[in-house]
Amino acid sequence: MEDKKSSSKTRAAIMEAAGKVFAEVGYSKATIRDICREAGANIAAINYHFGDKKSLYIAVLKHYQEIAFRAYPPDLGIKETQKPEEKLRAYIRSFLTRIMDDVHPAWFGRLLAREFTEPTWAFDILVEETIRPSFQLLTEIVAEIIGKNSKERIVRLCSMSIVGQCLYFRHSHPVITRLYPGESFGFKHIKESTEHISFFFFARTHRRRKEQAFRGK
Amino acid sequence: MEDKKSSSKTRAAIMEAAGKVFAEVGYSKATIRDICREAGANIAAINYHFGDKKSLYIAVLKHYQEIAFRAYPPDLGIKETQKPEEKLRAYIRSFLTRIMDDVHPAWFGRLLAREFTEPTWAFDILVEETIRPSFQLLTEIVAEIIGKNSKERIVRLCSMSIVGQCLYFRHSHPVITRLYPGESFGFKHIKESTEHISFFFFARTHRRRKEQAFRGK
DNA sequence: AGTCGTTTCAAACGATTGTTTGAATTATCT
DNA sequence: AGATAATTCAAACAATCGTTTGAAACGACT
Repeated sequence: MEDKKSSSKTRAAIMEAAGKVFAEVGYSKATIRDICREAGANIAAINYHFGDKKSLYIAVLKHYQEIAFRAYPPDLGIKETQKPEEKLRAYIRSFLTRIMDDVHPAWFGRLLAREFTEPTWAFDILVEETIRPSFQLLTEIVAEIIGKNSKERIVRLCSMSIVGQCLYFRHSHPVITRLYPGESFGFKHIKESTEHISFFFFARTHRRRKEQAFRGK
Repeated sequence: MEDKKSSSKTRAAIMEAAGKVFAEVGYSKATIRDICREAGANIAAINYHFGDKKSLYIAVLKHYQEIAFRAYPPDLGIKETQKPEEKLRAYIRSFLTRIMDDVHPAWFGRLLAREFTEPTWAFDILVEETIRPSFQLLTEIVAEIIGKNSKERIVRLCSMSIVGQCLYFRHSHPVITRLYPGESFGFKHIKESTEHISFFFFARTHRRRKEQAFRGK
């Protein structure tokens, strides 16, 4: 009675407003009154169109999850014939873009980054439909680079290091702006961040050379 | 009338219970009723001893901040004469221990890690009294390693990479346990994590050799 | 126009939150 | 012991939360 498509105007408006508010303040601190005011809808509209707050959150999650991965697929620009190093670079760039983008498919990046460090009850959905395939691809690329017969645990450690760096480049804003006013590591610096994280992974010798080239640019 | 020492039994009990609850569920989701039940105190005791919930949170933050850094100082085991690589290793180990430890001075690590990725209004206190000096030390060590005349931005990128990895090794629990049931990267694996993050920073050549040694252990 | 199903709305509900109150209890000191 | 201050307690307060209600407004079709 509620969960059907019911492709009304307000339903779409609520989805958009909810995504924005959820991403801004998180699930528990987001109030349906805020969402409805943002959407220009009545408070009861959420119950009518989605059932309750939880179902709304799940609907938002699933919807933007699909959009975000259509816009920035994990294998963005990766050809099977490419060198593993290039694959990793593409993966990192795609991952960073997905979690940094605040406007395009909108806010899903912030939701994803938030669930990554502080999971809600809806985390299982994300794990199975988004995180697992994405992380699986990453471990395969990493294994290609450090050697196919490396211990699984080492592959996972390396993959976690990459994910950790990407996520922190998203979360570091509040820290960085306080520590170094004027500094910024955001959406505009994805290319720089991608190169940096790749350098970290490849080797110091590599890094030295390419960093020079990058600085000269 | 409230903020004084008033070193009563219940005040200490509330501090301990509050630290535990705040670390578990975060500031906003922590209720003073939970805290008081945990401490075996009356609900009004918080207002009496601390004023309000915010002041209690600040008191907890400042108190355990001091204890945690007394237990795990950022320059733990660092001698001025040591090689920069050893300094970095010691820094990482100290940082990881501080944010991983769940029992010793207790829960401050979780609070710190939580504020790092999702700051509250009390974040400024942590930045000035804890994060800034700690991050300053890290950038100095990094600068020593990659070259004193490196660009500041590159030094900061490298430092952020290290912090990001450390924090993610703390936050990854929910993801890892779902992706690979049975796997674990916790307090018991600080040595392994320290070595891993150091490897990431130093060089692949270095890493290859030492990882073999570590695996053989 | 008139009917039926869908959608919107103002209002209220019960639950939970942080905070306050004023009396009761305990501790401290002359 | 008695007076005074400090502390604890049960109870209630006002505000906010997610959710529900029942009637009003709307839209599509005969």
